[in-house]
Amino acid sequence: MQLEQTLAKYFGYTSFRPGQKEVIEAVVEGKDVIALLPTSMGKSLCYQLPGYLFSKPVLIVSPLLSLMQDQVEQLKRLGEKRVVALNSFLSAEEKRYALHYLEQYRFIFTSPEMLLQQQVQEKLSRMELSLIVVDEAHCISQWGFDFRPDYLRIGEWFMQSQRPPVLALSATATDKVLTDIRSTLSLQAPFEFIYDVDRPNIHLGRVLFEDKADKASWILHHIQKTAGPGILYMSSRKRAEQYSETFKQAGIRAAAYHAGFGAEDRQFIQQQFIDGELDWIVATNAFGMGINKADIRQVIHESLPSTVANYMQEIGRAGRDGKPALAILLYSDGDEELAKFVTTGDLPATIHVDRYQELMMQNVLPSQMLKNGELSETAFRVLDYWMKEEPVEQVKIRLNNLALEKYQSIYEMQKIAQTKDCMRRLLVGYFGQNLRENPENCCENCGILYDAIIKGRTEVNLKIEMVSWENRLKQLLVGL
DNA sequence: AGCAGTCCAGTCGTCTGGACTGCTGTTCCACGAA
Repeated sequence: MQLEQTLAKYFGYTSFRPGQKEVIEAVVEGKDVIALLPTSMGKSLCYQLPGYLFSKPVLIVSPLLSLMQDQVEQLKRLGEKRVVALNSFLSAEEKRYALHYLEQYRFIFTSPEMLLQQQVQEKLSRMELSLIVVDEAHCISQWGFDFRPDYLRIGEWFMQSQRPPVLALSATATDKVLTDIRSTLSLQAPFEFIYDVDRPNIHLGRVLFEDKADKASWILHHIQKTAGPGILYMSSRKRAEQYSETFKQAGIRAAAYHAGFGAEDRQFIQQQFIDGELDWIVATNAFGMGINKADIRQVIHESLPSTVANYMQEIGRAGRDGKPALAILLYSDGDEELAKFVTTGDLPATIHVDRYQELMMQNVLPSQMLKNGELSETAFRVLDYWMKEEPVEQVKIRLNNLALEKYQSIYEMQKIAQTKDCMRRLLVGYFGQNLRENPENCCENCGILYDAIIKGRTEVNLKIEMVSWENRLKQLLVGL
């Protein structure tokens, strides 16, 4: 009964959600664990509760600064003071202080990059941890190989013999992602809790187009006609802004979101969307991780996602309240070309490998390439990582294979877009699972009535305006 | 790869079409310039 008591004492709940107890028990027993739970299932409790049973700190590796801040604030609201986010938001002085007293915190959040810094490593090697958590662990696979190589290097650190148990958390993972997680983190016979990936309340629509212009007019018509809140995913920042502008002119409460905006703007837009002041976010794949909005009714993909895993993550943001939601994939022949360009365009090329080698021979720092603008910061970081890991010829093969894997992933996504069979069955199959039954309005090929799932725009908007007016009035009265 | 926008020649149309150009995602951290 100890777990239930701790749950009630620190979190105020009387019972666990599906999966939480099994995962927590395994963590408490000291096993390595992989837990795949849908976001609404309370993943963070899986390390927060054990944090109160252990006497030593829990270290959480998190992919985004905003995610760390959210978790820290959430814990502080629950009354926890011994929590810190060790990241670049800290001044030099604050960082020195946090490092000095690190063993006194109960929860330590950090990024892979910060984790690998020498001073952080030195401190951690001198202290004991009760648990290491890798939050959003699919990032290892999604980002480690060609974007944030430090995600692969956290594995080197995990190989030390005297390490505490590791808990890898994610919402979804394909077989490949699971394999990458196991091997990168050197997990020892992990206990794996894998929840059904299928989300029967998300109905899978798809519309095929002959022509790009048809697609654009379909989108505008659809968004004018149906109710949000919704996310429209695009694969270009510029086009996201153009669409958002068109929507606004048509009287739709929309905003664009991509990594080109500053952190403050992004935070503001995200908050407006969560508060119901915006109906549509027109975004690149920058939008999504850590968004806690339960009532998203639609997720539309204007362009082809680059992997099935990404598609699943993105549509999974809809309908977290369990009510019907619609995911619509828009596809026209040739959409895969843009996806190919976007995913492989920034990979270092063979000439960069040779150039790196040449500079090394001349005793010139390879970072000279970056200063000369010969390749992007991302491409250089990836090249630099692999050149230090493997012989030159191997790096060339590696980079070539990375591009081929990207093409393969896009092809798999394309198959979902083009299939004449059940989209859900195919989708769930990529995650190594079998679909038990097809829900009503399952997918485009099984038959789907859009009107039965989403409401028209006007009926919902009137209601939202009433509610937001009531809220404003309440705020005013409370303010007095 | 492929689309959208711009430029310019041809020839005298306020236009047409071909050539050309630019653009195409995701994060963290640190350092240096202003």
